[in-house]
Amino acid sequence: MPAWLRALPSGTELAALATLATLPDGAEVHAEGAPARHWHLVVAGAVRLSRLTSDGRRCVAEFLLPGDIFGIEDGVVHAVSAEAACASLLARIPRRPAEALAEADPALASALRDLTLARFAHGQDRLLRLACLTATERVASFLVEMAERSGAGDEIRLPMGRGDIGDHLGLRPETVCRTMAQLCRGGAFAMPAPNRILVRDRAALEALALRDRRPSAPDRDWDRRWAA
Amino acid sequence: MPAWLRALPSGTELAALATLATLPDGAEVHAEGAPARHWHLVVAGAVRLSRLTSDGRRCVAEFLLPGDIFGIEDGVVHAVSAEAACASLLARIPRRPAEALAEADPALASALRDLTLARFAHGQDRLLRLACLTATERVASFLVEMAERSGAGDEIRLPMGRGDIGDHLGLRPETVCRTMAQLCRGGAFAMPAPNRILVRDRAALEALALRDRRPSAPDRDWDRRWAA
DNA sequence: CGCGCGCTTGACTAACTTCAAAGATGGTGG
DNA sequence: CCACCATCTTTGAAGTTAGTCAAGCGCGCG
Repeated sequence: MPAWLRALPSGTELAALATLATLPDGAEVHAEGAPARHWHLVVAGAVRLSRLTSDGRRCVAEFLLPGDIFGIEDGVVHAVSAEAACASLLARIPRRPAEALAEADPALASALRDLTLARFAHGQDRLLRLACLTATERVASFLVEMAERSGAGDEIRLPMGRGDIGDHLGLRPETVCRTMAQLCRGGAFAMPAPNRILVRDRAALEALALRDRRPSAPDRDWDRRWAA
Repeated sequence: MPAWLRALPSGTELAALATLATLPDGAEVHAEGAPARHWHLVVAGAVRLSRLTSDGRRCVAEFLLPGDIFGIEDGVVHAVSAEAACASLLARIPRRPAEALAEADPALASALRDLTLARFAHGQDRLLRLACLTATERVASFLVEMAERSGAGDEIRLPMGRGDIGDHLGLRPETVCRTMAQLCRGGAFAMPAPNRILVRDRAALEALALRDRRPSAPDRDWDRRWAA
């Protein structure tokens, strides 16, 4: 059984269904609106999920990194298009047998539900980022997110281009460049190559990437407002 | 059975669980991070779901209008806070019995799943709006959305304040004001009161509110890239 | 009737975009 | 193996958009 499916319950059975493919940079995995006949799993590289406006502006909803599954839809078609953000290796799992497997295995079904839940919460974070944060804060929060997801200590790899990052953060590629150069000059990190970041001052980066506050006080007055 | 639950399967049984409450403008329904013990349904008025950054900036993720259900969580706590955007009437449905009902009634379970799906798709639309659109386009697309949701012909009611709309669109209240005044002057609509819009030129409004393109061409080359 | 709050408008400022051009980088073919 | 070319990144300068600050208006509530 391949390493990249070990994390999932029923990984062995899923692996038996999967086929592999190498995609060149920019290759399309599926278009927006295309029939959703397969799940996909990133084995190596990176995939971007995006949508376009009618006049060609692009919004990258999400980046998928090795270990991430995408293309699991409740509907009949894919809601977003998916392309390789760099040369990548993907596993394709046919939808029907995979769904049958999930129905038979409650643990797998539960894992997939958790995955959807996490993706939804992640979507809320991106909404907050786009609605509230400045360019510097968006870039910093993106880098913190990438650092957490790649989990490689103080090194962050950026498998996608500046344009992709810009479309993800609602900024121009030039603004992404300038902002990163500025953070770099400020000592937050070093940048030996455009796609390699060495974090020097994680605290400074996290301070810029203002996370939301999570008030946890129980709402004591709440019940008084309701009739029995 | 109240009219506002007739649309749902098992509405009668749900209605038996519900209690009603009148909330004044600004009242909190539940806080972010509070235990998710109830579902809620908007009977009249409007509710906003929002999150805060650590320094107090706010992002309104969603507005709920009469007939909308919210507070259905997979997790143990609410992911966002909910407040009345104006004086409102809500129905509160305790979570456990409601979930038991959903388990017993596949039609209800399916309806709730569709609701979650629709909400997710809606989230993608908001992402595109924040990442790609100008202030004018954001306001126009918000008005088109409200027109579709309230479904009252050419009249749109805006039960929320300019600040709420701004926090929803990633704009300042002043910018919302100015943009609406400008659209009004341009003849797109009339505004007899700040919270009443009479659409005059729906085509112009929809043209500004650039929806995404939905390519539907099947991906014929796709299978050639995969090994058997 | 007066007060307060939210809406509206104006003038100015800051932030981001746009346009333009100069380095890097990596892949291809000679 | 190296040189060339296309592409992406980076930087600079000017332009636009939306934000900030401030004041006036209007409505609803007390």
